[in-house]
Amino acid sequence: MVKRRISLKDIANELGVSISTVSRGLRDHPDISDDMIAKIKALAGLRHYSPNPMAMGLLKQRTRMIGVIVPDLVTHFFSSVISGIEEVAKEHGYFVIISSSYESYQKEKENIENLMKARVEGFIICLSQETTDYSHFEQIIESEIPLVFFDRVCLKDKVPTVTADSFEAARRITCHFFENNARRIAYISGPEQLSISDERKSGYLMGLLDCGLAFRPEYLEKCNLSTESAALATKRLLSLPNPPDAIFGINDTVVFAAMKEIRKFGLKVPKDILLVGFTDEFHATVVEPTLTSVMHPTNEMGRVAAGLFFELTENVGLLPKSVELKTTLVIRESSVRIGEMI
Amino acid sequence: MVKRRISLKDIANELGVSISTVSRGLRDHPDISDDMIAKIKALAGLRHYSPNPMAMGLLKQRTRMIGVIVPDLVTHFFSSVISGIEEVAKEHGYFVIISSSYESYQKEKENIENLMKARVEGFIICLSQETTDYSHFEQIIESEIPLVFFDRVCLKDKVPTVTADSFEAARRITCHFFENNARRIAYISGPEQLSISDERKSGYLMGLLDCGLAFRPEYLEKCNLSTESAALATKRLLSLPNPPDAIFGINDTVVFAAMKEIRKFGLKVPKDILLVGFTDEFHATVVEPTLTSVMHPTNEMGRVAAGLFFELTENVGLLPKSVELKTTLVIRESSVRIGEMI
DNA sequence: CTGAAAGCGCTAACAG
DNA sequence: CTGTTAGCGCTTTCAG
Repeated sequence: MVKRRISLKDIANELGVSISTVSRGLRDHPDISDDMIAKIKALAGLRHYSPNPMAMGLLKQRTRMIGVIVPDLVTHFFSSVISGIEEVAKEHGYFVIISSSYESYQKEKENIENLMKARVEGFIICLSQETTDYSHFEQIIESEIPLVFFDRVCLKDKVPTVTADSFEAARRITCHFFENNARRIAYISGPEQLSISDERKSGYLMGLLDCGLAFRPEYLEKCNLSTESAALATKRLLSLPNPPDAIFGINDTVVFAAMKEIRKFGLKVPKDILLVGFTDEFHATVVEPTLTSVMHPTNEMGRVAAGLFFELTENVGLLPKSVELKTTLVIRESSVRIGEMI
Repeated sequence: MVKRRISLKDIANELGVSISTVSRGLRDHPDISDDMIAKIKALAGLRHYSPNPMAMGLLKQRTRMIGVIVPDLVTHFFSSVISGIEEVAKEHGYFVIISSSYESYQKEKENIENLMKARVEGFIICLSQETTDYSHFEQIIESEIPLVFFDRVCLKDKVPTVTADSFEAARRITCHFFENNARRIAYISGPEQLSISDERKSGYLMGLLDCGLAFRPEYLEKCNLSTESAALATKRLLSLPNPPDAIFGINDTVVFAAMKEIRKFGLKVPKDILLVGFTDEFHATVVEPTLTSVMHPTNEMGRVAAGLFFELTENVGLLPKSVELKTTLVIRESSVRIGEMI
């Protein structure tokens, strides 16, 4: 068992003064004499006193804990956002409790309940791909508990959000394809309830428009973000009578899966098909050919989310603020056609 | 601000009974009459009562929190281990607080201090690559706070550990190379203070011995686990007068970096050089050629670590137990030489 | 069967 | 300048 840690009482007894004197002394209360303060601090240091956070929490009704819920932990994107959140949380003396929804609505709901029971002071959440019902979020809001969404968002009129400029990024990709002489541009999207799915689709459509290309519904594929489902989507695209000559996906994982599938079809990137990813994982530079991808400021996204969170805790009833972060299209081998053609 | 949650007192007042009656009723105390219990539970459910963990914590001196410290968050290996830890923790009604040491000894020490102040009930830790001084761990042990190490370990006589069978895996890789007609086998290791570095090196040496190959010091390279440092190590290997015809690295990240470097040298894997990774990330199947790698039971490693942790909390002063998990060599394209040669 | 009181560690009035 | 008291939410004797 854990040894009982040193308490104010221990110090007070040893010094022959009262608990409140020690409490005050430790916090430089003006009422306490300088040498008393010195004596108290010396002993506290010696005994490695540190205040019991549960006693403080009980008193102040604050846990200094933020609940973070992400669809999964093992994706670079999410771990990197979490790093950003933790950095800012630490600066504010907060701890972060991370839960994974495993892309499940049910788990997301359970996680929220558990974290509420643990009395986290608020939430930073990225929606699971299954989530279409928002009542569990409404409940957080009604309880007046701070809540911030990042990347995949909803209820934007009530909840501050941090997102990437998905629309613009998708538009840019589409145009980039066009400039590299692709004319049959396909997009593998995610579940339609996801905000990012939708925005990237709109950007794709806008890009087609900008380039004077017609939208062909058969080039708009969908998957559930799993490797298998992405592979199937790719297979459907490649099996079309007139298959695409350029594909981009809602994220890098999807595109890596597409890459494998393209290879299985005996096609070459970028010779036969151009390919662009989304979220720019480290591995984009490792695959052959290296993958053009939309670089997300992931750490920044976490930092901003945490920033919004603390704004919320400090200013009750603040109007929800939406921050959109700029992304960069990092052009590598997979999307550049050398020997031109039309 | 967060609304005050419902407390026992609220329920007691509303029911016109005392707090202790409610407390007992909620826990089916035999002294309380059945209809009182029913009434109490009904109201508690209606009001969404849940006990205040800080009050409980203060009373019982338990936080139900485990501090987990990993060298970084964004590596698939660590996120996956963490997932395993969280699963088991949740089963026991515990939360996990994750901190990253960013491979820094200083940060590791600070994290421990902060988590001790937060009164975590114990620690599950993977050492930073810088750590050579173990006094901060000794302090945990002296405070009689449960501690478990995983993957990179130390103080094995005092602390339970979970590791992979690094020695055997490295030996197997070396032999696998030999069977594929490699004779100049190189190993890119990590910092020597890391237990895994050392064990993999020993396995490598044993493998050479098994295959009747002489150890050549110039084929034993070292890096600090960063991409840059791994690239440099590879460059040194490839620049040798008699460069290796097979390389394996302490982890996949290192090997991915090596792969890029090999490509820069205009060499082909596996034609010119065989390559094998360690820890089998998802991306091993995405790179071209696909990467042979040692598959670690990462989730399992987390689960076992958490299991050991709870054994420790439940049995004071248990003898430290070491669990070694089996790995599997997953053979893919990067290590198989088709057209044989000698 | 139920209530009152003490105490976990701490702060903040309120008294001296 | 310092001590006493009450109370944060809960469990646990000890008394009825």
